[in-house]
Amino acid sequence: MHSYLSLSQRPLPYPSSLQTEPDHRPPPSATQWVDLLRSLTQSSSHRAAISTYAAMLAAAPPDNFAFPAVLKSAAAVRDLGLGRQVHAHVLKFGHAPSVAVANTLVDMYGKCGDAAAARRVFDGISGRDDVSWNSMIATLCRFEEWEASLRFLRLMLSSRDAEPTSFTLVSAAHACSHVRGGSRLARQVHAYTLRNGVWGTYTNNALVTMYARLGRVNDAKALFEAFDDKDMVSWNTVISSLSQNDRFEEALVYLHLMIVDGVRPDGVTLASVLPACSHLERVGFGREIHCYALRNEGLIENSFVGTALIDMYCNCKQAEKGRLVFDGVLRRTVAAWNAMLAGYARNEFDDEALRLFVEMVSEEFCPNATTLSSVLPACVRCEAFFDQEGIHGYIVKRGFGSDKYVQNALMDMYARMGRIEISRMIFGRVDRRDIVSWNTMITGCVVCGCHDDALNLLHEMQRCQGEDGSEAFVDCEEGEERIPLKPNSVTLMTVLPGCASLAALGKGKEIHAYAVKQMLAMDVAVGSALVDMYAKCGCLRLARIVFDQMPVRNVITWNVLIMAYGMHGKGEEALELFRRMTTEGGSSRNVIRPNEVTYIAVFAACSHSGMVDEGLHLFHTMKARHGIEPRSDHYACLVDLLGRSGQVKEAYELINTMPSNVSKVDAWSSLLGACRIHQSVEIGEIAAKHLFDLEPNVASHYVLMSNIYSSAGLWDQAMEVRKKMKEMGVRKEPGCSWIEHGDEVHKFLAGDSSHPQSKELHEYLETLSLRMRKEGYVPDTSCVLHNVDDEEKETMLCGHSERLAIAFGLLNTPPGTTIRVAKNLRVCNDCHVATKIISKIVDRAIILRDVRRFHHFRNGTCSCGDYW
DNA sequence: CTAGGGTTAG
Repeated sequence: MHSYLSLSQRPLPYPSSLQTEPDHRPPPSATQWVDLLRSLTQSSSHRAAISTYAAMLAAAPPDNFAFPAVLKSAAAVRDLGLGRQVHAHVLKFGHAPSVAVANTLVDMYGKCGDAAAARRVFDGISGRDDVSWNSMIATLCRFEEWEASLRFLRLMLSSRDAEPTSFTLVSAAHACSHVRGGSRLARQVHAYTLRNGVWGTYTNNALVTMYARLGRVNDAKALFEAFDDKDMVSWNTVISSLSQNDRFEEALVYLHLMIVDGVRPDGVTLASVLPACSHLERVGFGREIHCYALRNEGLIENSFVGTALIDMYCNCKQAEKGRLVFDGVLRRTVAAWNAMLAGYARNEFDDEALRLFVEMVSEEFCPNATTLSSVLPACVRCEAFFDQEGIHGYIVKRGFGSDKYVQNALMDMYARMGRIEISRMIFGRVDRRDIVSWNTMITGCVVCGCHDDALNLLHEMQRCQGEDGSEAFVDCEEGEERIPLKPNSVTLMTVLPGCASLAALGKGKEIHAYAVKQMLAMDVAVGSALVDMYAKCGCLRLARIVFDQMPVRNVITWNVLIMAYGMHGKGEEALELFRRMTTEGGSSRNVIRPNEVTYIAVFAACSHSGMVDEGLHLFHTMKARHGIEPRSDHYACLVDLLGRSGQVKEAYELINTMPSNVSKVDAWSSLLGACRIHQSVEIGEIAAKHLFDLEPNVASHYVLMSNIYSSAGLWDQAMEVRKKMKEMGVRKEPGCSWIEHGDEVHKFLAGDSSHPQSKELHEYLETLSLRMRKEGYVPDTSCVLHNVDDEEKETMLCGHSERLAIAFGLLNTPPGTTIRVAKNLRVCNDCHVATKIISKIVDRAIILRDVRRFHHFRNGTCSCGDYW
């Protein structure tokens, strides 16, 4: 008795598939039975083959010729029960031990998901041949046991049972693209095929895929090009290699070459090339592929094609089209559901996403890690859904807690909830952090306003280059193993807003240099972020230089620059850019259509420069010219524009004309700010009344109203508002200013004395104060809330965070250096006057950025000309 | 009797 024929299970019940009615035509002889069976298996009529086997079983005992065929069919339909039955028959009826039968058993068990059984049968084979080894090695690959598969490959070589064949090489190529040190093994495998002439389309295609998986796209391409017998699979291989390595343009080029070569794309081709259309947002091209799929037999029924189409439409902002495809998909797979869910979530159709998720679960589709990481962002944004920790529990319970995608989604979720500590904890547990793990964590910090943490992470990320598994597979030169993890364009786009926010010009310049060196500066998104960073660090000139040098610009790029000019008080220039954008669109000669944000930028620019008429004109024409319906933030800008220019009453009237479906909160808030500037107590009271009602928890409303009262000398009312604020348990955000010095950003809170130089700073401000008075400075104490004596008020003003930051800059930089300070709130009137005088006394340019705009102080004047 | 190419996510 040969051990491979032993079956470790007790006799199994007859599987249902063997109970089918036998064919009634009389099949006379045993050989005819076998012929019929084999022909059915060969023509992929597996169900029929299985019925035939059942019928045959009733007529005569099966033999070694019948087993391979029925086992192949069992494997094809993944029927493990049937496979085990046949194994039992092999034991019962098999005459002489046949290696071929055993090999087929190994293969069947592998395909039916019982790796242990496959291994048991393999171990029992005496006189193993090449097919035995190949089947076992392929089985291990199927179970993603890459190391084990390579171990068996070595065993095969040393056993001298058989020489590796092209089959062996295919598995070897597969395995070595998934292990550490794969590049070296890959070269060995490649060399082996050349040396031993183990060649053919199968091997070659496998090698192309192997190189692509290792990120060595150029090697993959070269191998493809050098191969003479390209068939459809070869073309599909190279196209998917490019697509999967983010070389989308090239993937489209190769599709074209394939067609020129006379090879007709099949479902696999489409499924490989559609992601390229999706990422490049080439919806026109994607639609052509959709038509091709509809016109050609069988393509649209392919679930891979359907899924890729759903994704393509959704990624091109056409979620409704995606839904139409989804609804037409005949056999919905989990991937199709996921694509639709992710598509909704990406377009922020959160309700639809959640509804679809519920539908998916109720139709008994089992959500996987992809599903959950797609739904999570929708849950976070969706107000109806607030039990986020509950979701986390659900995820852990279902065993998806260690999936990288899920972990990223969770990190993002907690960051958006303000629970950055939890994001950090999850980040700490991520197994092999890749670039996206890092990017997600960095984004989380930026979302939470922890900008310095984001920059620190950027450093940390580069420090752990080459460490353990935190390496990325990238295309590298011959002889190189792998290039370590390094920031990509997403990292830069994430971290640049952090620099912008911190006004960390030095760090921003460093990142700019890195971007240029890594060829990432050409990227529209990176370029736009650089323009924004320079503008927000006060360097409008550099922002403009970067803008002018960008090869491609989009709406966002233009919006950023218009916003930049507006913030720097250059309204005329901003409007000129707006005109240029809509008429010539820069170097591409394509006119760029303004969007909602463009108009926000334009109105803000008008507001900071007092260009009321221009702003009003653009407001009244935006619908007709560009089809943009004014939103609540547009109204808020307009109210700000009118109010700031002193037309408080007109601003109030504008609010009254707003359509009822547009939220008025922001508009009231703008109006209240205008009342603060122009001391309109009555209208201020109206605005405040609405705001206290609509947003009782926002501190700035109370503070503004209180300040309006105190500057009008209405101390009692001011105290009243303050009391009300206290009762509501609302706390004012503390004033905070910061300044970059060397590698650090120094922060100062109002009245704060925790800075190491605090004592020096206060002393310096005092001596400065004496000189300021000689220049005619009179403290304006109206913005000080407390009803205290004047001397104390003045001390409090000196404790304003921007003064501390400016003093720090003056004390720590050489004469003549420009001081750049940023602040989280608006600059108060007194600080504005004071800074002007300081700039004159110390003869320094001081650039002060507040929440809204820049103030360039020089020689006793401000760029805003007191219009602020 | 064993083999190559595909969809979804951050």
